[in-house]
Amino acid sequence: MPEVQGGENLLFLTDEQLRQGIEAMFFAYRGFTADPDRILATMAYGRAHHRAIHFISRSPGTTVNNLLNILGVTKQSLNRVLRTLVEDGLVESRVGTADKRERHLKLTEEGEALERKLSDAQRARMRAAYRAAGPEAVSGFRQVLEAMMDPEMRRRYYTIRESEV
Amino acid sequence: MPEVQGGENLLFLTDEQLRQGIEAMFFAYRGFTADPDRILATMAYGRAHHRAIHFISRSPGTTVNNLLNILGVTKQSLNRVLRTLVEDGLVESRVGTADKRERHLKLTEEGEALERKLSDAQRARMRAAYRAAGPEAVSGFRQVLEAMMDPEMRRRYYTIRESEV
DNA sequence: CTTGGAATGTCAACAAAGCTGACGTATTGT
DNA sequence: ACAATACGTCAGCTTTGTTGACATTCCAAG
Repeated sequence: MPEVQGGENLLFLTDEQLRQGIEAMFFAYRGFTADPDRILATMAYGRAHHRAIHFISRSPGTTVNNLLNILGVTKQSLNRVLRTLVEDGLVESRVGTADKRERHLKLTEEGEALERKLSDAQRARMRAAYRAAGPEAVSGFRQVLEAMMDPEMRRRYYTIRESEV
Repeated sequence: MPEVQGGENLLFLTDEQLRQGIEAMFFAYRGFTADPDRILATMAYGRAHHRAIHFISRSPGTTVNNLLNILGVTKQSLNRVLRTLVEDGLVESRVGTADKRERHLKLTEEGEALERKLSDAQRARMRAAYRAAGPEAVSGFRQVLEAMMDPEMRRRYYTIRESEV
């Protein structure tokens, strides 16, 4: 664990340092979403569709409720997005077998194609940033991001990761 | 604590690693905005107001055009936000002396009070994350974020930083 | 077997915050 | 004199979020 005390640490957590971190998050998030946004703008979709597609791709067969918890929006808001995706044949909603109230969501071929297109763009930027910063920086990047999450979200984040092995 | 594999560059940039980075950004940004959002929800303001207040506080006397470039929105969108802030007495818009076409923006006492309230909350979270992750992680965090920005935004980011010394 | 609650979907209405396009007014610079 | 710049504003549209109300379907407990 990091030495919290030391001469350099007097400067370390100044408001100015924190403010720079805040602005870095703001500008970086803009870059982070810029490429998918450009692609989405050419069709009738937005960032909300991207998020839904991403997490369905990540956990095929996930339920609507699970998705709601991950995305943190209302079911009405998600439903509007999901409906268009289902109508457009990008997402398949299948009634659950064990619990028929649940709908299990997965991407169709077409949906996976779009997912690939979007995440290729986003991964390319992430890859470039990782390469430019180097492995150690990436480790730090991840540590700070994880520490910044709400506890519930951190739990979900780890849960998704574990289920992916 | 997740080992983000250090030496092995074969595993280092797998799509899975990148995907985890993408999701970390998503969840972390939610945490990043959560506290100010909660405060703003109690009044008639939103995230857009927060951003305007932040950057006006950061660069008192800045012009509308400058703010537009930083925020990356249309003047109509910014104007709507700015108008309410001026009407509510949080922001002062003063005609430029050198160039009378320009409006120079700064926070009033009341505006600064709100800015402090919002940024205190956001800084507290950032400080906690920084402390939990440690100085080296913070350095990496910043490096990756800077590498992720669009070049124009990176330039602005540095510009703001320099002007603040 | 009935009934309460959970999971899902849907309708309606609304708000925040972005966008385009068009237009007007000062002001500045050429 | 004239074009360009900075700003504001009106009007209308889109995306994505919100509440609230209500129906349906189904599981599970009494």
